[in-house]
Amino acid sequence: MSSVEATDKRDAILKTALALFTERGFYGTPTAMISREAGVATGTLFFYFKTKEDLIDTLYRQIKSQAAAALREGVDREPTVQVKIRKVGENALAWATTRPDEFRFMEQFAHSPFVSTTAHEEGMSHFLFLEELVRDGVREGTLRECDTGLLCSVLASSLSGLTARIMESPDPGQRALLARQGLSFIWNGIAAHPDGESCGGTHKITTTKKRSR
Amino acid sequence: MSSVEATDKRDAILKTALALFTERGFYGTPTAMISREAGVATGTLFFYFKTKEDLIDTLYRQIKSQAAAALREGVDREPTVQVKIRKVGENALAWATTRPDEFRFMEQFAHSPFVSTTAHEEGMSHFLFLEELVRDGVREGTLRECDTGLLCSVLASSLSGLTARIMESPDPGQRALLARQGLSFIWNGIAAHPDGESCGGTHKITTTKKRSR
DNA sequence: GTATAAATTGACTGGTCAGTCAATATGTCT
DNA sequence: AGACATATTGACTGACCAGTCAATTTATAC
Repeated sequence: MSSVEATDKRDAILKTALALFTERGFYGTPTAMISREAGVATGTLFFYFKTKEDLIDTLYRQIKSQAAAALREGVDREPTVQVKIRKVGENALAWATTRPDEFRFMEQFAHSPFVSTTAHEEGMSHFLFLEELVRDGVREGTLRECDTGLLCSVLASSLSGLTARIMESPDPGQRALLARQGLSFIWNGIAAHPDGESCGGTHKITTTKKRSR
Repeated sequence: MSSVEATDKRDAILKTALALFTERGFYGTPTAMISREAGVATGTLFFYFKTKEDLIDTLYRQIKSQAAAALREGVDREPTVQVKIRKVGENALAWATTRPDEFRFMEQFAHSPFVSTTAHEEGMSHFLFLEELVRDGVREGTLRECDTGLLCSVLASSLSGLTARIMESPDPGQRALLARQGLSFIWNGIAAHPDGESCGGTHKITTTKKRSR
């Protein structure tokens, strides 16, 4: 009853499902195929997961929370916002390159209607620390004064684009170079610039601090 | 014989499929539902599209090419690389906010295994002009010296993240503000910076920014 | 008009697959 | 040992759905 980690069958199912889903999509992967490939009976899958959707949701939640933990790793120890953020970036890259299946899974299903809304929301909640970090940066003037949500969105999407690009190249040296360039892109984008300006001509930042919704 | 626009039934099917797919996913949308909703018989759908996958592919191709055309709109007329790129950004934002369904469709299925590889590749080909634009920018020194593919990837993903964030806010004023800030983020990321550095090399950001206050 | 092709219909089918269930196994406590 | 809970099995089923097809309508040609 102690329960922790129960059966490894459950884990086998999750692991197999992850591989098959990324490769063939939810639709293209019958539950029977998952159980067969995982070396268990059909019934076993439905013993651990009430429905197929339950399996998908569980997988999504698990990966999302693991990813968040990975991004956060060691960040608190860093001294400044700038270094913290760079650390997050490096963590993200490391996570994605180490666990390509998980990364592709997220990439594919981040906007999928297969995944329940609640799972999506819960997934987001793990990344709140990032939002806070950004808010700190803006407050202390390291980051450019602008909508926090915007910074986060763009930060996240740039990171994922960067990662995707990096994974195209097999050579580790090349990868390191791209990583450096990409992170520098991102930093230049979010960092406060002394001369103000930027691209948008006038650029009035009279931030109406309206928190919508 | 003039032919243009053949049947509007075909268009109705495509339009309905678009709406249903974005809302319920490929899996969750039976062909029967599409045809019913579009006001045609099941057979008609399969008259115009050999299979369901064919329908999906066609839709994907169509939207992707429309999007590319929209992004390109008026760019050639602009004088400098900087303005051209800003124009592309504005076009992208305008396209996405005008056609939310199409945007969400792309967002959802850009990495989907449902879409055939050839369709994915063909889709990419429409965006070659962007790559060229970036290459020009790098050559003439406006953009930072680094891997073109990287610049493109990150440019594209930032834009899509920015767009997603913008669409969350209903207020046009707020949207405009976010757009300005977001585009400025991107420009700062890709632009060459006078103080050299850019991205390669050592990259010590020893900006000991003592916060004065 | 008649002939021929293109478009449209919807009842039907064959296969697939999520999920069930009764049987069986494995463990655990007394 | 028996009693009880928890796992595990895989044959089975009922629903669903992509795709067919013979029949019918509409357009075009001669």
